[in-house]
Formats: sequence, C-alpha cells, structure tokens
Amino acid sequence: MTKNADPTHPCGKCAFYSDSVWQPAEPGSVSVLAAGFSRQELEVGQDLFEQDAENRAVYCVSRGLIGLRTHHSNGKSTLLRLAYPGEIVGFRSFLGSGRHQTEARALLPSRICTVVRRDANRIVHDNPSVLARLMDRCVAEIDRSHERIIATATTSNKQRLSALLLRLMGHFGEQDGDSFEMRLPLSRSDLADLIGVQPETMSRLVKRLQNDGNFSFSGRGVWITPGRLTEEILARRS
Amino acid sequence: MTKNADPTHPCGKCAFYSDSVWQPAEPGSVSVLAAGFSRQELEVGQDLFEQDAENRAVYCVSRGLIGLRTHHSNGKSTLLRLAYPGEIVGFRSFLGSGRHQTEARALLPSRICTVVRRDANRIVHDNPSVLARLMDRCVAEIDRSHERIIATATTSNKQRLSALLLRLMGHFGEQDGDSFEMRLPLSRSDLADLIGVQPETMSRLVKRLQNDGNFSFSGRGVWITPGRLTEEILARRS
DNA sequence: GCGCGTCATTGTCGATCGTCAATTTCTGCG
DNA sequence: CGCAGAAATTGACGATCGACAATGACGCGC
Repeated sequence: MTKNADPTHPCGKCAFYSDSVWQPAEPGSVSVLAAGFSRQELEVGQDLFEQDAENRAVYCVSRGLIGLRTHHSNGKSTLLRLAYPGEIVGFRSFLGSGRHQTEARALLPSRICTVVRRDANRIVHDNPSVLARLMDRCVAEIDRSHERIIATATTSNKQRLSALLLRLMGHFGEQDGDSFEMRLPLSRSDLADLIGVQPETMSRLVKRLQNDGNFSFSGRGVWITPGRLTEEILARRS
Repeated sequence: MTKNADPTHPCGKCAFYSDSVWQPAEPGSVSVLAAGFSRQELEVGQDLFEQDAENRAVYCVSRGLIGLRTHHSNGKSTLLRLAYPGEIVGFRSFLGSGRHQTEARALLPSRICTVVRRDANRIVHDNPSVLARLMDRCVAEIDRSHERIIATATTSNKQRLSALLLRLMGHFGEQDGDSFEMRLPLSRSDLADLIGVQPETMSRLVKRLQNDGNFSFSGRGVWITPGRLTEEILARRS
C-alpha cells in the first residue's frame, strides 16, 4: 500500500469501487492498489488522454478536477464537462466501442484511479454490480446533459453562471469565517463554454454578478463570496 | 407470424434485433413475434409510457415517431427528444434502476417493438451482444446530447431549425417531383422546445426561413420545399 | 527588467431574443 | 353552421447577445 493511503479504499470516492473487487495489495506495492487498480497523480495541465486516442482504460477522479474538452475541425474547442471527485471518466469510449471524443486534462492537481481496459473488462465480467454502476453513471450523464439542455433553454445566463460557481465552490471552496473563497480553476473562456456564451459575454456576466453583491472577483482566477450564499454552498457539501 | 410481416425481422429496423435472439415463432401467434418480443400499434397522441411510471419494458420504434417529453413542476413541459424509426426508447430507465423521466407519446401512427423487462433482462443475460448494443445506444444518446449542447452554443437558431426540418424531411418527407413535402408532426411549441427558443420566436424563425426561400409553410403543420435542398434530404436517406 | 504573447476587459453596433399583450387563425364539437 | 377554446401570429419594447476592434493586465521566459 502506498503510504498515507486509506487502507479501506483504493482511491477515495470511486464509482468503480466494490468490496468484492478490491482487496488490499501486499505491503510494498506502490502504484497497484488492488487487482486491476492503479493510481496516478496529474499536475495542472497534464493530459489523462487525448482526443481521438483509443480507449485504454477507465478512470475515476479521486481528487482534483478533470476537464473534458472537444476540439472542433475549425480549430476551436469547447469545454464540455467537468469531472469532479468521485466521477468516472472514459466510460463513454469504454462502453461504446471506440475512441475518446474528448481530451481529458487536469484543471487542478488530481489523483486518478485507473483501471486498464482488459482489467476493466474482467472486473465487469466477474462483477455485474460494477457494470451496473458503470451503466448508472452512463445514464446519469444522459440526465445531466438533458438538464443542461433544459437549463439552457429556460434559465438566464446569469442564473446558470451562478449555479456553476456555486457548484465549484461546493467542491473546492474553503470556508473563511462567514464567507467562502477559492482559486477559480477555469478561465473566462472555460466558464463561457460551460454555460454556452461567448467569452466577452462572460466578462460582462461576471461584472454583473459582482454588482449584484453575491460574488466578488479579485484578479484573475481568485474570487470570494461574502456570506450571503454560505448556506447554499454548505448544502452542496456531501 | 403476423401477416405481411417481414419474416426475417421482427419489427423492421430494431436495435434489439439479433440473429441469436430472434427465432420465428410458430405460425398463428399474432403479437408475440419471437421469444420476448411483442408488437403494438399506437395512434397519434397515444402514450407509450407516462412520466414517473416504473419501467416495464424496453421499446424500439419500428415505424412512426415518438416524442419524449418531460413535465416540469411548474406545469410546463419540454419536448426533449424525438425517437425515429430504429431507435430505442426506455433504455435509460431500463439500464439505470428507476422510473421514466419522460413521457413517451406517438406523434405519428407508430409501430412499437416491445421487450418486457424480465425478457429483456434474460435476453441481455444470454446475449452479451445485445447488451453491448444497448450500451452503444446509451453512449450514442450522450453523444447526441453533447452535439446538441455544442450546437446550441455555436450555431444560430435559424441554422438549428433548418437542420431539424431537414432531418424530419429525411425521415418523413415524400418526394414530389423536384421538391419534398410532409405533414409536420410537430406544433410550433414542439419545434421551439427542440431548438431551445420560445414559441413566439419560433413563429418568427419560420417566417424568416420562408423568406429565405428554402422552405415554404402552408397552413398549420403542412409545408413544402422547393428543390433547392433536395440533395441534402436525399443524402439523409439511408 | 524587459518584451512578448495570451488572456481579460471595455466600447460600440446591429441583430435577435424574451416578454407581454392583442389579434387572428385554426380545430373540434355541438 | 356557428361557437368556444386552443394555437399561432403579430406588434412593441427593453434587455441581452454576438461580433469586431481596441485597449489593458498579466504571466512567462530571456
């Protein structure tokens, strides 16, 4: 086991985790946590996999934040999804036969629990419950996309940005007395992608949100909230 | 076998179909097409299942058009997805454990191939390839949602409406000399839902599209295209 | 410390959208 | 045939957005 690792759990919150799958490896083994599981640490900006690459494994975000981005043929790109701790990445191309349709890159220092494709196939074969969990995740992704489609059509950009910031704050914000603060791991363009607007519009949205008084942004990437929305954030902490 | 049914195929284009699954039933049996398969016909407006109902089966659209609609708590509703012939409906709540999150209603007279839940479980258990196909479908739904999210953010409403109409025309349009025509099975509100705008905006979009000369709408629900986009439509015919 | 490139902001403009409301058209039914 | 209700259209308005361009701030390497 790796030093300081939780002996009862290979990679923190992990949708792949199953009692029947995971047994503690013998002491001394470092990267292989259990049969089929390995762990890796990613620096900010490091790729987990590239777009169009063949699927080699299924990944679970143990710590940090992974951004899924698709590059279009015209040279532009869109940040499609954020994978928070506990979420699975790469299941789309694992379940469907194929290549990654997105690039996965660490937006924060991240710990990833990896199950290479062959092991994943074996695990899934031996443990139907793991497959069920994978499919649940797949279904959840559909639900999430549908919610996003509905939200795009029915709520204002300001509301959607507000919701996104609160979600991020729930995961990565640090409480400081009555308020929260965090380093925003996303550029303005990234934020713009996630709610479906142009970067310039995002700048203006940020300003308007700040004028409303619920958020305050200082410099690039760093921002603070006065206590108004504290309860909202705490409610998002699980 | 049912009279006039294609003996080589239980329900026309059907993603559930598999050589190893389907054997012709004995002559005389009407609704049961093969082990686990049955068929039903839906009139326009008839429900395949209701929102919040428990999943009882997986369905495949053999003919016609099914609309998936979610009702929100505020009394409004949104048409989320159109299921064209060959597509599977109900897989979300079948794979995930749960209830339907949408209502499924026939928008055209439709033929549905039904596999009740227990049979579907057995079929999936005996035929991993069928499960694989189901998961493929699930993954495809994710892809489609992602495309829609990207399209909403990057293309104009006019473009998206145009694309939607061409898709419908490819499925249901009837060629008339150099042009196509069809009875539009969707109300203006439905169209508005599908591209994420308000009904009033849809009215204006329709008018603008008509002024551009590629489409012409007559009365409610009926519309015709002059030959300009004929090739586009033919390309969509598979 | 300087320069360069990227990112962010700001300004301006026209186009489009959402909303409210009024009007017209359509459809089903008696 | 006429009526009533729903759907569709149209008008008007303010708010917002996307596009383009210019400016400003920041980070990074030399």
